[in-house]
Amino acid sequence: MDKRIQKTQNKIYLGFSSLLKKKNYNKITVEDMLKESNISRSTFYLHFKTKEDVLNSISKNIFSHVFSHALTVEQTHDFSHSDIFEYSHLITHILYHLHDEKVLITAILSSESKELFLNQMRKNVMLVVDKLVLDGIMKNKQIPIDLFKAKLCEDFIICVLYWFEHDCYESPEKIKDYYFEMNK
Amino acid sequence: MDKRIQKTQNKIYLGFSSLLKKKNYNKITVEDMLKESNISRSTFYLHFKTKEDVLNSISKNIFSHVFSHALTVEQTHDFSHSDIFEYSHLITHILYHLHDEKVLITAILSSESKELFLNQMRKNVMLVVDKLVLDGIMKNKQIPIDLFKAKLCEDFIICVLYWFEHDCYESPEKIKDYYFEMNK
DNA sequence: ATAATTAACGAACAATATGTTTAATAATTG
DNA sequence: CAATTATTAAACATATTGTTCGTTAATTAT
Repeated sequence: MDKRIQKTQNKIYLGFSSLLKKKNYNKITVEDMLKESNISRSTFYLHFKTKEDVLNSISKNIFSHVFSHALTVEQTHDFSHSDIFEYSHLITHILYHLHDEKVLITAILSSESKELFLNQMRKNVMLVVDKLVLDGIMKNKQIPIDLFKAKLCEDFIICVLYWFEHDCYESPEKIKDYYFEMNK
Repeated sequence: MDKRIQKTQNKIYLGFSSLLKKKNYNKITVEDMLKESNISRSTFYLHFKTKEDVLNSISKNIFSHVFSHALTVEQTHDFSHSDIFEYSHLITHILYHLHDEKVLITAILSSESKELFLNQMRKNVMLVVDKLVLDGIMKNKQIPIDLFKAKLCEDFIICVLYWFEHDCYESPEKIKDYYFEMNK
């Protein structure tokens, strides 16, 4: 792929990230992004349709890293995924990767753009939750399976939000413990 | 209070509600609202600052009804709030009230404006959750109290979302059961 | 009932933001 | 080196926002 494309998209990502730290998401305009990233208007629209498009792209990037790594490692270890300890490692692994992106994620979570980001997270976490339920690690209570999955997913989100709201003070292992504790 | 104010605000609320059913929240403009509600531009800005302001106002209205009723009834019954059955009634009561607003809430939940609405819900649900925890109805597990509260709150939201996504097919009592089942 | 008050109106306005189009320039690929 | 493709700046029409102002209409209070 043409180097220029990567370069421009990076400039836009970086510019947007630093804008998020100074300015409310809703107040950020395409205009702002152009200045911050030092690219021209026409170039921007060559790559993205809207501001939301940029954030979605950033979020997808983050999660594709986080989850692909996590799931790849699991794959290579060729785990059976049949006991809770393996999932425990998987969850911890994901948390470590999220922590690597602490600065960017913190900026996103402090903005109104939160939801767009969290929706991407939900999609990805749901992949893990599906496995958890399939493998019977988490016991389905007397509630519909979809509701149960949504709950398992949201519990994870809640843990992550709590973690980042407290500046990631606690260790990934501790947060993982909280997560499993919620469903004991 | 001047009748005209109530009348105008009602027109705006109603207009906004029916717009939500036809159009994406993000695509709705103040312009649209003026046409839909048959009020003039200057009048709108006399009452609200932004589109978000309108939705927030609507959400607050819904929840002030829902929760004030629910909490008032509890108050008059002079319950001690010390056992789970009373809370069970309280939760059911709230669900019934939410159901009364089914059409409007469904419209809001199907829009991107969801979060503004859910935030209002969180605030109000948190009042109940605080009591639940204080009274020791829900047992704090080995996790920080704030995290536990956030989880109790979100569990309720998840239940409501599930309920409305399924067109409120199940009874409020059933949803209430799901909620308590989640934390057994 | 009438006068005083206050809300709603509509039209016009500047200011800002969006998204597209151009022709010229610069970087990259093969 | 030639061909291709990305970036640029500037200009543009269009849409949206939020404010202002004089007029009209509804309401409240005397």
